[in-house]
Amino acid sequence: MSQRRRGPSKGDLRERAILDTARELLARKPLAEITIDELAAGAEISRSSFYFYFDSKLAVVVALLHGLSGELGRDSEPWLEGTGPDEPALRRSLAALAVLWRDQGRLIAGALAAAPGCPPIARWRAGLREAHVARLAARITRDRAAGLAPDGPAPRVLAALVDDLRTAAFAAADDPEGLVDDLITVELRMLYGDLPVPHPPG
Amino acid sequence: MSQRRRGPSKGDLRERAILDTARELLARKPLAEITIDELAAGAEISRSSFYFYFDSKLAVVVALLHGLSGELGRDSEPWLEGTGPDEPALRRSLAALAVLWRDQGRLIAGALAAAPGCPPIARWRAGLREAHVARLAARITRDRAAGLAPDGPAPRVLAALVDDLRTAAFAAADDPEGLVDDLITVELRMLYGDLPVPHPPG
DNA sequence: CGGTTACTCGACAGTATGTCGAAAAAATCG
DNA sequence: CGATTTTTTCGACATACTGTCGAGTAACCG
Repeated sequence: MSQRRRGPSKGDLRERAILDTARELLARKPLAEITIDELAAGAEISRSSFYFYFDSKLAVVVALLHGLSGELGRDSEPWLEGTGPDEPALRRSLAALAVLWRDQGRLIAGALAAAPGCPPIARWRAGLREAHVARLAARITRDRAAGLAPDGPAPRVLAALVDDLRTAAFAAADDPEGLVDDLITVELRMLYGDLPVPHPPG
Repeated sequence: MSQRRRGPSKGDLRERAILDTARELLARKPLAEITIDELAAGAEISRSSFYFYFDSKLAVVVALLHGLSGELGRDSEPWLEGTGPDEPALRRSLAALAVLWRDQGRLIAGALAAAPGCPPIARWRAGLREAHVARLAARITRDRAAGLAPDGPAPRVLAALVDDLRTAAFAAADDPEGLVDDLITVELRMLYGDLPVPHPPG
């Protein structure tokens, strides 16, 4: 456990500075190439002082991820709670996700890479995934019952595949936002089969 | 560069022993948790002797991957060179891939995780991906020209999404072979839209 | 057998991580 | 203000892993 307790004070600024430095560095290089020295230097404290605020480099990552959890789910409500091939809702959901990947891609990618071997990160990832999969699976069940979607893989499995596809596609893309249109098409096909393609002509 | 030159001899056994040890360890734990000490111990040489055979831990991984490259592409010819929703061909392709992931999942996953930050591995991954994407994209173009597949994302983009999905799905699955049927359904939908589902009833 | 090549290892140097306890700085209180 | 307690800082240390070097031994080949 970190030794830090409570109360708003100078140390809070340092903690912030460390987090900010981490975000900054992550924008430029992968997590594995960032050392604690650099994080400490960025916050203008000595390396050993760093340990007063965080237990390890991964603890910083976990803190950053925590701040991200909220944003990651938001903007998906209308899509996940809706019914049928509601393309605009799906677009809003994917567009928001794309922005997040554009801005914090290295953080998320670094976290995913470190997940095996770092239980807290693995839990974070599992939690997010489960949240998405559960709701999407429910949506699939709903749609099938209403005759809106064709039969196919078990809802949870199909939902997991959609989740996997999103993560992999965004992680591999250098321009996440440019992928949104195509992801919409593909996800709708995965769920509903062939449908009028939302692609702009040309 | 490694200092080893040529000629079949005792050293060859050691090199093999190192590779075997690596495979063994990878079956039990992730790459990041394997040290050169362990690899050397497994081959019954001192740690410094290890460096006579390989330049680093990742060099061992690269060697293992090299042996894998052949298998990874094979069994996909009929599917990739074919036309239209040829489900049996796709099944053979995916089934072979699933076996590979079952047996060497940790190796592949470890390699993918290490890819950013290890150019040789990144090149290996990029090469495999490109090989698959190029051929699948050509197939998509063919099918669309023949009126067998609906329009949609650019062939290369769609092909890349299929590739991403496979990798992510197999990487996340604890039973890759159990995923084959569902992947078939989903990939066919991605490419062709809704079609008779190859799922066994029940 | 002598000489070249293949192989081995211990000693060393570098880098990163994480711990400890002593001290400085800041907040708190009488 | 001064005393005390809590917060914050840091240098010294211990550890783990990596990679290099040069000297030494074993294997092979004429």
